Amino acid sequence: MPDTPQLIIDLNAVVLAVTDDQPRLLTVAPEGYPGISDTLRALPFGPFDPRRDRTLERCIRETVTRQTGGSLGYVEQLYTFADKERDPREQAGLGRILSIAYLALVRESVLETADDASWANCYDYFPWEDWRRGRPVLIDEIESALHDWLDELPSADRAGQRERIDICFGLGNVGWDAYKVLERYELLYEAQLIAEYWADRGQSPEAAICADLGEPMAFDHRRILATGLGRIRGKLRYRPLAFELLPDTFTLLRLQQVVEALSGLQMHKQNFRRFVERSGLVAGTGQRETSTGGRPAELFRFRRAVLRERRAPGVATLQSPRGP
Amino acid sequence: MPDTPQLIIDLNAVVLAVTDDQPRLLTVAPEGYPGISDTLRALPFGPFDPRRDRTLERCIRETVTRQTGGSLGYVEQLYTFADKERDPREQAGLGRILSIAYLALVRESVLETADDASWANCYDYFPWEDWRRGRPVLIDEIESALHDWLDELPSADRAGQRERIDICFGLGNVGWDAYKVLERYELLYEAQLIAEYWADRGQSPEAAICADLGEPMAFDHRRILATGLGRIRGKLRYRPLAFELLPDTFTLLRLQQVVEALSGLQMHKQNFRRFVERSGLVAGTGQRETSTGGRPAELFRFRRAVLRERRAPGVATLQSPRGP
DNA sequence: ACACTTATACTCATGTTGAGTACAACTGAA
DNA sequence: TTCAGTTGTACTCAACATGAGTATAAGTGT
Repeated sequence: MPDTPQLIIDLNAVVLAVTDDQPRLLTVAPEGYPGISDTLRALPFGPFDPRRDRTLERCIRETVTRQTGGSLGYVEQLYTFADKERDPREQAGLGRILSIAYLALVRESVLETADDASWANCYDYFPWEDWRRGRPVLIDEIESALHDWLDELPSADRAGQRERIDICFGLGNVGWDAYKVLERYELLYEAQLIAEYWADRGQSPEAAICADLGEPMAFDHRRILATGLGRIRGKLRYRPLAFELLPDTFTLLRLQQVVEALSGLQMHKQNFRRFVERSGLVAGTGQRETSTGGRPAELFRFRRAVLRERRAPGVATLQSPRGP
Repeated sequence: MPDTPQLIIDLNAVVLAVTDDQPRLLTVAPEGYPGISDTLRALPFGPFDPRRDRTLERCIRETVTRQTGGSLGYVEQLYTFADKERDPREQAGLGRILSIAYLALVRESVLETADDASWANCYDYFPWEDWRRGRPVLIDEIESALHDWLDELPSADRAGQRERIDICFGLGNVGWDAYKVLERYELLYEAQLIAEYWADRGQSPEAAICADLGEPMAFDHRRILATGLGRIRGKLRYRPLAFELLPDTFTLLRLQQVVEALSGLQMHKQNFRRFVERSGLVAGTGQRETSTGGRPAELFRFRRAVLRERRAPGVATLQSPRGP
């Protein structure tokens, strides 16, 4: 008689799109898991079967297609999570669960979904991450809640954790760093301000404390989403990934909206145009988009043939001249 | 009677250090694997046991300590490899192998090893990656070998693959991009120029073709090393990881040598100093190192308290001013 | 014709980067 | 002890990138 499986390999994906000016996340309803409220949404997920699936990437593509009806464009591996008791399903006796997460980008033109799948706004899960209309007031509430937490700590830890708070949320003389999404989520989780913290312990959240810190997700999927959002924000700095989210031709405003939606930052329109045009990543088509509400905008196309990617500035560019 | 295991979770680590001005890799001798020549070196590796190991990171730390006697400093997850028939051990009937690779950095002061472990020069495995003394002549040989391969391809593929060659190796009007280590290895592998290509197929390499394209490693560990070297080169651009490889105090030349060793690029000494000093990452100690062979150099210390990390330049910095 | 909207071009101060010159402070050999 | 050689450190300068604007173009609807 076979054992119950000791180890389950679970694949899931942070599937992102941008519609209008909002970042969208593909979610499904996790059905039939004990202890998981059925109002929660989850990332598309499914098992990896070593006998059936030749590669992880093909498995995640098929899993998402099966669960949501849509198919993925750009796909990259995100992270492998395996900490014990990380996934609430482990407590339900399902054995150890190792989750391999992927990040996927989908063009806005392919947004049909099936069954229980639906598109949510990313910032429903991380309301403090959207700085496009300036610093969210929510940050002030977070700061004060975190300082309350600080006061409960042993005084030896306080200075370090205080600095961590400042770095994560851009307080004091520290600037906001958009890509620290995971660090912020983990800090809020440790500070017991995230609903999942209480759910993971089988308790109901202290409503007074978790003011409005985003919708919870099933399992540890909000943590995985934070990893994914951080990753795309980081990569956007040096790789032209925004084009994976746009149709064949687009105006520069659409391109800017995609970058803004994902980075959560507002950009200077004229300088964005200068940056994009000088990068050589786009070529004008001569056609115009007339439904802008003002002067018609030129339609551009992504130039896949760009050989010289922008060399990332920074320490790597401090080269010596060649020669003996 | 239990099945033979269907799936093995295998952890391994790219463990890097820098001694003098050379990047070093921790390697072990893989013993008792059928079909693996015992002259080949491997990355430190070992199984992940879901019943025993609470986290992946702890498992890899213990595995490396057990195999090599040394202990790791900075550790980050690199990638999870699971393609079918990727690992030659699968053909030996060991079942499906899923490998989770880590990247680790070790200070030069902790370089003792035990048993069969030893430190190798990274560039023994990738001789074309070291551009510190200018463009390696080997690149010309690689170019011509790749063009021979190109001529064998169906003509429909040639233009695309030719462009890929140019981008990977910085030919034509394309610049050398240090961090594309994996892309270069995979191109050489596909072009049948890498010894592992032949070993994976049970054949002996065509000696005439694989001129001197680095030492082979056991399993697919050279591919994993390529992933790791690419990762550290990429991260060095925007994170102060070099300090993880240095003792408490160091001269700016030592710091520069660490960055150069890993990036494979030579840097301009005066500008490197300016960059580092302005970044605020280091503080002078007032002490001097006298054994430099010339003027004594000041010893610096890494300032862990740097709040404001350098904001990575690029598209993410094109922000709008705040306000309505 | 007009106010309003969005697109696009251009300017300007400031900062960053590549490349170099100049000089300082040690060593060892003549 | 002088001097060539070596390495460390300070400073300069042109070219380019970036943040923040102003100005103008070309549509919309009333």
